[in-house]
Amino acid sequence: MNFDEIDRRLLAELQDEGRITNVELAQRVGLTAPPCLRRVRALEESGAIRGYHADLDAATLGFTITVYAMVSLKSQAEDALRAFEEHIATLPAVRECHMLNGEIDFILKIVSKDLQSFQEFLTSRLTPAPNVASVKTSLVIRTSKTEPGVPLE
Amino acid sequence: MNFDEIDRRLLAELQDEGRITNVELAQRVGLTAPPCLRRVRALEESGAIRGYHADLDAATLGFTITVYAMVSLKSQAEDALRAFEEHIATLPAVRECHMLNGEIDFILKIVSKDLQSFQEFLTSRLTPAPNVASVKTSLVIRTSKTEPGVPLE
DNA sequence: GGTGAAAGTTTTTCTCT
DNA sequence: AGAGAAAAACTTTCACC
Repeated sequence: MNFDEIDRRLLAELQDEGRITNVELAQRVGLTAPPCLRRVRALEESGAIRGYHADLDAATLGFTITVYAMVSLKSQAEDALRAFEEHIATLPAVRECHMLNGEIDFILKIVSKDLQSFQEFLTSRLTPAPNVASVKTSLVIRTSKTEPGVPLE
Repeated sequence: MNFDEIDRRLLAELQDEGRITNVELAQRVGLTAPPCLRRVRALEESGAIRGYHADLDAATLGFTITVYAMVSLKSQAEDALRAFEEHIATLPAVRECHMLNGEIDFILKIVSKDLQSFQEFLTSRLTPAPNVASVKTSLVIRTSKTEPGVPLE
């Protein structure tokens, strides 16, 4: 997998505007449609492009609560870490799960309709997860920046 | 803005597969193409759909480091908060900036090519940001879950 | 708000350089 | 690898229910 300058620009454009047409994309990078499409397909097959997603406005859809949860486990054995991740995988409210270095083992991004349903989720789904030692939650007051993925510009 | 069951399914499909064709989308929700397209346009205009983005694989593109930074400011006055956010807005390495309740004021998601460039970024761009009292960073070891946006399923 | 058909683009394939 | 032309598919509009 070897990316040249054109590939980088294709990725930057697609990250910014995922539904751009192939002809418009080709124009922007100075190609014609066919080679442009071939490059994009190659980027998809190589795994550089994992997929495309609509970016939805959570608040408009009634999801008013975003919370970051810092979770520490009782054991950091690989089995315990995996068991926790597998439990998390079953919870739609958890949108992201990252394992961290240091004292905190995981950071989770949780999206919920309201504070009440979040608190119910916290006590009935997250705190009882396998091996959990402690969960510290911080409510997102406002988000000033959310850029997709990778700083290509 | 009033969403019915079909709108919800359209949003779920587009969140999952942002480049699905309109005819395929229409089939999946049990519509024909024209009303399906009209609904999607309405969802876009209403702001429920903010945009579409390619989901890129950071590692494949050479961005091997993801870090969460917990930032506390010296002042929580609105002016100070804004000044910090405006500084952050100029930094491409910072992909997300969320204001939190509690002792930590902001959580940032930072993406970098390697540890060295991250550390340079930290000392030259983030620690000197306006009003910063403390920055605690945690390196992401691995990510087991990243679902886009909102738990619609 | 939904349908069916028609017009205009776009995607995709093919062939050539 | 990229370009031009042609075929297939999709998007978009229109008239109608």
